[in-house]
Amino acid sequence: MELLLSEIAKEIRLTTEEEKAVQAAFTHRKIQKRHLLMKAGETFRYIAFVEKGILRSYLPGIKEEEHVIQFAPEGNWIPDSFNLVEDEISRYNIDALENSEVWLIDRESFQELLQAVPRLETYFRVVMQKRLNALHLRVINYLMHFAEDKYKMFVDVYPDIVQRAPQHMIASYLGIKPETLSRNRKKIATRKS
Amino acid sequence: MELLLSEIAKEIRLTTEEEKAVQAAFTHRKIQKRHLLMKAGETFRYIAFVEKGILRSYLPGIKEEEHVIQFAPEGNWIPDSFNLVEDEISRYNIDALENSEVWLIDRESFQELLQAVPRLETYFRVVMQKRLNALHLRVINYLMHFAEDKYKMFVDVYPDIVQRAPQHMIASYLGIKPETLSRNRKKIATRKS
DNA sequence: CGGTCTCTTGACGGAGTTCAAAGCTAGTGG
DNA sequence: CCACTAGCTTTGAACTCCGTCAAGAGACCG
Repeated sequence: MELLLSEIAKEIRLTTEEEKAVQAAFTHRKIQKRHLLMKAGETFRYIAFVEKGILRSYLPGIKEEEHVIQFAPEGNWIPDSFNLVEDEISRYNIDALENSEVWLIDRESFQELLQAVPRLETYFRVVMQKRLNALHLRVINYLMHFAEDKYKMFVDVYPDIVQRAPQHMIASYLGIKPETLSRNRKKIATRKS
Repeated sequence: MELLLSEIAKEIRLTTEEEKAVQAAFTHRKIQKRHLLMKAGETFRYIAFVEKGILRSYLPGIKEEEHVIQFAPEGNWIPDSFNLVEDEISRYNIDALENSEVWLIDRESFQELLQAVPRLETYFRVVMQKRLNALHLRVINYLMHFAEDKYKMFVDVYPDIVQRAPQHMIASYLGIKPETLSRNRKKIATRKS
């Protein structure tokens, strides 16, 4: 819980009472590497704060072609759409890339918590603002013409994820094929020496 | 102001007092077709609610290649990153595709308004949540392989914008060339008959 | 009716995809 | 502790859609 509370503390100051309310609203969960936290089509909907490890959301895709939507290392929320209202059912799968720990909250608890601690609205608004910026960055990334540039920008912005996620997932995230990414990485490497 | 207030009313109920505070925080502005509301590099930063018409934000781009980031018809906020905090200077240009009217608010007024009417946090959180969903949809669009599919998805989601924005801007938004869009539209049309 | 902006059409070249197979690497179980 | 397997990455060759360059046809506005 430490990480979540410290993240909140960056935006707003909570009383110990309020901190307790926050703690009570979430449930802890460990997820083993490669295991699912959430499955597309499920009706039970919640959002997760990643306390340890790294998760990822993706669209299952028809003919076995997954589309990676988000990587969420420690300190991030997933799914970052915070979509607890619009759809009853999840559109994404969410699984863990490493053994991870998360704090879960479902829709009802989320609404109740916001009622109990209204100043959390500010925290969530700021979090969403940051995510909107991150997504804008991603859109700009897609508007780049060459796959090589897309990858280089990704490395710049998320050097940590490059280390922790397999290449074919990064390729999927960037909208290119694993083979193409492999070839471009080679090009970049040979050019440097 | 009617549209803005009715949009807010969808999420939270304001007293007439509070409505007055909202009205006082915004300034009205008309923008002629093709005129700029905001210029990349400017230091004065605000967000706009589109009351009438349609605006668009875009990255000027080095060699005269604009990248369209957002279309904002009536009822929408622009820029949708709500980026009043992170950067002091704007990264985008914003102009009008039709003669339009907007409500402007700058950073200070925005913070003050949220202090004065804290329940607006809820409204903005919900608005951002919706934008996050919309951006996710856009990301999925980029992950599609064929330009034709990207365009078809765009038409499905934003049939109104297809009518109101010139084709080369839609092409830019989709990350494809105007020529390619033109050819694909032709393909789609001939296939239907 | 001229000028500018926008859309269309053609030909060529190239980056990325597809299909296929071989090399690696890490995790499992004997 | 090694052997084996499954998943991941690399490499090659053929193909294709998109981008580029260029020119012409519309459409809109003063």
